[in-house]
Amino acid sequence: MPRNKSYNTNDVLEKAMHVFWNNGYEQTSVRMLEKEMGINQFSIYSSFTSKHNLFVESLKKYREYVNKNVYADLLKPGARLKDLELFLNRFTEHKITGKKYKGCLVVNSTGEINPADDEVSVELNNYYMFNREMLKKVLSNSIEAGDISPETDIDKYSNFLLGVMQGLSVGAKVLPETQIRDFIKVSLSVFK
Amino acid sequence: MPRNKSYNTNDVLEKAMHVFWNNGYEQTSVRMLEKEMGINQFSIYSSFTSKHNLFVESLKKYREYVNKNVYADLLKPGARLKDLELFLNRFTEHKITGKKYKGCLVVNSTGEINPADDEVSVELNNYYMFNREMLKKVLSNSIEAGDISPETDIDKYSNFLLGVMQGLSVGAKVLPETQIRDFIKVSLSVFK
DNA sequence: CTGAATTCTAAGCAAATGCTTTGTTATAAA
DNA sequence: TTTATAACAAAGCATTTGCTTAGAATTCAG
Repeated sequence: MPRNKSYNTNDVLEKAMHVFWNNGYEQTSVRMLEKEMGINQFSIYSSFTSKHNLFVESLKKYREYVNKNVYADLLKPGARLKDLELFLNRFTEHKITGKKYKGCLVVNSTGEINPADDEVSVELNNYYMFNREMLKKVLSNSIEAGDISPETDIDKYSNFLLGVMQGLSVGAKVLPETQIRDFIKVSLSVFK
Repeated sequence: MPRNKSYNTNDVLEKAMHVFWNNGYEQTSVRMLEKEMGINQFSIYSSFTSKHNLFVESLKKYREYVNKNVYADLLKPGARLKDLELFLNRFTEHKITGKKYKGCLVVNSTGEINPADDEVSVELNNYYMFNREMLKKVLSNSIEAGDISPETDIDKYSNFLLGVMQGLSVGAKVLPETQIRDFIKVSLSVFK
């Protein structure tokens, strides 16, 4: 008998994610969310309980979003080192297009959020673990394809690459293109 | 004829810096600053104009602070690669002592602050530039000492190391010790 | 001691914050 | 058509925000 929702929960969640991505958690007010999600505060709270919970859900959504729109090539079944190189170099793309790189929502949040916030911390960790698994797959594919030595310690080097990606997420926001390119070049040279 | 200040501007600024470091910019309220700095809002505003300006001053103070308390060994005249290794491994210290690593104020702020905030952005850049110069010095010292090849491209490798430090500042907040150690090990292996 | 200068305390300001309540409107099973 | 149900819009809530003002307290040259 109830009235129907006039919005799709998944759609408005994705919109919320973008607001958090653009402004950070604290800088994002419920009024801003209201505006961008296109629904009013009552609906936000009845669907997502609290601003904090909406943020946690946004982090989950972010993982889904980047897997589809950013990591797609790297998640393809046979992705190898050359795909990783292409991917890393995309961290410099905005320098050419002139757009400002807003960084990775998860890395930004790692900087902003109180480490005692367990709900958020878990989600940040999930994201990094997922990235690490992706990198491990790329490395094992690269071994299989003969790109790198079969003796390569996949665990060790995936941890290295995860660190490189975290560094890039910070660096790409503030450093000039040449410095980022150097960072990528030297990082990948460990496989030669 | 005027009344004397009952506080030292430099002292209270350092206290403010720690509040920002512990809580981030947005999470820090003027009431918290009032409490920790030990002076009231009137004095804060008459000495530092605004919360935003106090933050910018805190970033400058932070550079001074870490040079003295964190980078000291790396800034010593003859600092070499082995000093850098010791320094990087300190990113894992808190994992042993059990304390939570609160990260680097500048890296945290790079994640939190709106990139359009020019005053802050300039200060973040100053910090990274200074770090880069420090790393260049370490590399040239290492060449001189015969630790690494005299053909080492100092610019290129200092950019790499800066990226590594940015990655560590993020990673050390959330990743387990082994992963951080792997990141450091592989990073330094580029010099072998 | 006097008095101009500058500090201090503490109260106060409008605006913004996260969240809730109220009353109306749409829905679809009975 | 009726009616229980849930979604809606909009106003309202207490609290907190960054910042200011008003008045008392302290200083030291004259």
